[in-house]
Amino acid sequence: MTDDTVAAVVLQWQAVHPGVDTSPMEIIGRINRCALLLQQAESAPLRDAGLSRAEFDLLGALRRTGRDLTPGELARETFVSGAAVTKRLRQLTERGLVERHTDDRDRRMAHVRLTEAGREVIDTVLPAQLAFERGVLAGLGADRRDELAGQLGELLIQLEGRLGMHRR
Amino acid sequence: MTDDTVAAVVLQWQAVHPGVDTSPMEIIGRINRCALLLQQAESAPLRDAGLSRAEFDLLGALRRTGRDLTPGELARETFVSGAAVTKRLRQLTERGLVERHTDDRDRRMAHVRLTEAGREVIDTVLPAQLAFERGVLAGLGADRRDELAGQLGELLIQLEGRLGMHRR
DNA sequence: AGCAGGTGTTTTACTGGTAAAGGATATCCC
DNA sequence: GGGATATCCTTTACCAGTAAAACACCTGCT
Repeated sequence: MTDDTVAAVVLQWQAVHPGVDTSPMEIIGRINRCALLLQQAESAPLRDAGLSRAEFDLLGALRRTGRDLTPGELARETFVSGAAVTKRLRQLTERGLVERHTDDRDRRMAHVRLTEAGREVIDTVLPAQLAFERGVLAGLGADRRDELAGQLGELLIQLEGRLGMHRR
Repeated sequence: MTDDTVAAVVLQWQAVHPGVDTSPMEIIGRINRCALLLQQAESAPLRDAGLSRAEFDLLGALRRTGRDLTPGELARETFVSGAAVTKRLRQLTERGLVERHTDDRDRRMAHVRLTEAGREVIDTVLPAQLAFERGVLAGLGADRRDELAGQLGELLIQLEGRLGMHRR
């Protein structure tokens, strides 16, 4: 039974501050560490498509909602600031993966739409990305994965209720 | 039983690409989302101390190992690039929380040490941060938390074995 | 000794995010 | 109608990270 890095860190803290309740680290520390590792690794099939994770998320949001989205909606959908969406859109429009149309009822708004090329890209990359992720998770048994997914769902409901409100 | 945002995204994908195995998202998507929410929220007790999460991690690494560390060791310990450590150290030394001594055997190396003030800061902030995190996790029962911690540990062992190697 | 090559740290150039200010347009209400 | 106000998006200024080059120093070989 090898230990993960977070367990080692917890042991160090216990040696320095015996009796302190370090249990939150065992969840939050591990989540942060997992996210970091995944973020660094996850790029494999995306790199082939020349997409950053951020661009992938944006294209994915357009594809899965199945309709045009405004920059503001994209920001909310991908949990990022509007300014970041503006930057991403510039690159993606330059590459011809999305196009913008200004609303003629309300000319402040833009509608962002996948081009044919953009739709092809996301429809190719998504399955490849999922296959890659399946490989990363293959070390866990199927039942383990289901349990973990369920518990992360519960945690996420808590966090979104508790911390997500002021994100409008 | 309300749904978390990742469940909603999965449903959207199922509507667009029925039959695609989206199960990796239910783990990886949730981990990324949790990490993002925590990262945005976690700052509460740190902000009071005027510390960023990154600075907190660095001070924590020094405190929990109980000895001086070189910049390179700090980089490995906190999982960031050496360049990032250099920047963080500049700020922390300016604020008098750490001090540097060059090794007199090998004058390339520096040894970074917590000052008295630095040790006080981390010893004050760590319990506050843990208390804050306990509050964030309070919505889950104690048994739920233990299960989740255990399963994240298993996942992390997988990921570190699978993705962590090329991190030396 | 002296040079080739390796290691530890910092610097440089760049990327991609944010917050806050700014510009354009719509809406409300007198 | 027309000014106050709100909304949507973009721009600006900045911050923190990275990769790769640069720098400084050590070590081993001849």
